[in-house]
Amino acid sequence: MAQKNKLQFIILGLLNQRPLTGYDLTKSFDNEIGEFWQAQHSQIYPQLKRLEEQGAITHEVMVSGEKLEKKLYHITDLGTARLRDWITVGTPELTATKDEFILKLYFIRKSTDPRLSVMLHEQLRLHTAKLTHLKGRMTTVFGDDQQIADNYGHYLILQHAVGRESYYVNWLKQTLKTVKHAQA
Amino acid sequence: MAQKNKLQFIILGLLNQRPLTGYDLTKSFDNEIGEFWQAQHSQIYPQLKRLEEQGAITHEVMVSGEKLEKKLYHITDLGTARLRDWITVGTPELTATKDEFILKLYFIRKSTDPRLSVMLHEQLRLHTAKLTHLKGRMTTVFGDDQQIADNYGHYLILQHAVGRESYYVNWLKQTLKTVKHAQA
DNA sequence: GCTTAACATGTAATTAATTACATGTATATA
DNA sequence: TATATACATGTAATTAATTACATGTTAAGC
Repeated sequence: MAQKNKLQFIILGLLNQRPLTGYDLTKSFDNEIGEFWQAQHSQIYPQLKRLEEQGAITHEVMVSGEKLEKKLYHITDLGTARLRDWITVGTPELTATKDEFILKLYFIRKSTDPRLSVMLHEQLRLHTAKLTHLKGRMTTVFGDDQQIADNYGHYLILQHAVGRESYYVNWLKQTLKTVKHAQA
Repeated sequence: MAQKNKLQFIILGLLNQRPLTGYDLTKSFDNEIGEFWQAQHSQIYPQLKRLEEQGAITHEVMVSGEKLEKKLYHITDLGTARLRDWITVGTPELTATKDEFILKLYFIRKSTDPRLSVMLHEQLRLHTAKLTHLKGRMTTVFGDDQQIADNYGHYLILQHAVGRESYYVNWLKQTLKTVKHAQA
């Protein structure tokens, strides 16, 4: 998708919290931010180079052990300004959700199609697992109130994600009932 | 995004209902399927060429008026088989929703951040409008029961989309209340 | 008869993103 | 001390998708 390069803002946002290496940034997509966005290191390293060329970040070289060099990136004033602008400017385009299962459903014409029940069951399994995972994240990450106070946005979107998955699971259950009735 | 080329299946799915031109296919993204997926004609025409090379579709040339040639595409047996396989094979990867607003929220640290209320209000306006639009689609497209019976999958996903937006709107309202309380 | 909007089909340039290729270091553990 | 895993950083090839470029026809309204 040729979209508006949101990765740059994620990098700026993460570096705004503390200096990180490219490797650290890559790892952060396995955890927190990874629940909401994905990126690989092959995308991150070139982006870091571009951001540094533009003056939004700088780096200092650290040496671990004998000779392993790592680059610790810092955000600059230009970078913090760009991050602030991105958050402030408004988000008037609703990102269309591209859900492959939903797309497949579009081409199912009859409520008696035997594949329908199979597909719904699979999605129910997947979304139930996802919901369990998200609830687990909620309790581990936001177990105490100080965490919520210090990362309020993160708390909100995790809570939003839990609600969204709950809705999805309930919809699947409800639809399965209706479908089974139609097929009986 | 280098993903699994879902456009080919949308084209096959639409051609499975009736023969269409590239222009017709492009237009269909302004309506029905457009609620759930997007594609431009610059993506559609090359894809049609590839599908024909692969033997999944064929075309016949129609002439409108004096000399305007249009290509009416038909699905082949290979195409219907490919479509059937895609629907049948299972959808084990949950597509991660990339919502820019959600992403921005991640970088809001404090519940007292004055931008929070502004951002939530904007999203409430957008998602309320979206919800109204979807409900309108529901009544116009699925006004009578025969439409539901003949396009059950489409009915399901539209109903799912209405529910999803309802949840989003409610979540925004609820969060706004909480945030205003925190900022007071 | 003129003009505009819709019909109709393509290609080119650019950007975003994934997968694969490529290399080397440090640390923990068996 | 060997070995596996995690740390660390890049590039190349490919695919997907958007935006822009490019051209011509038909039908409706004035």
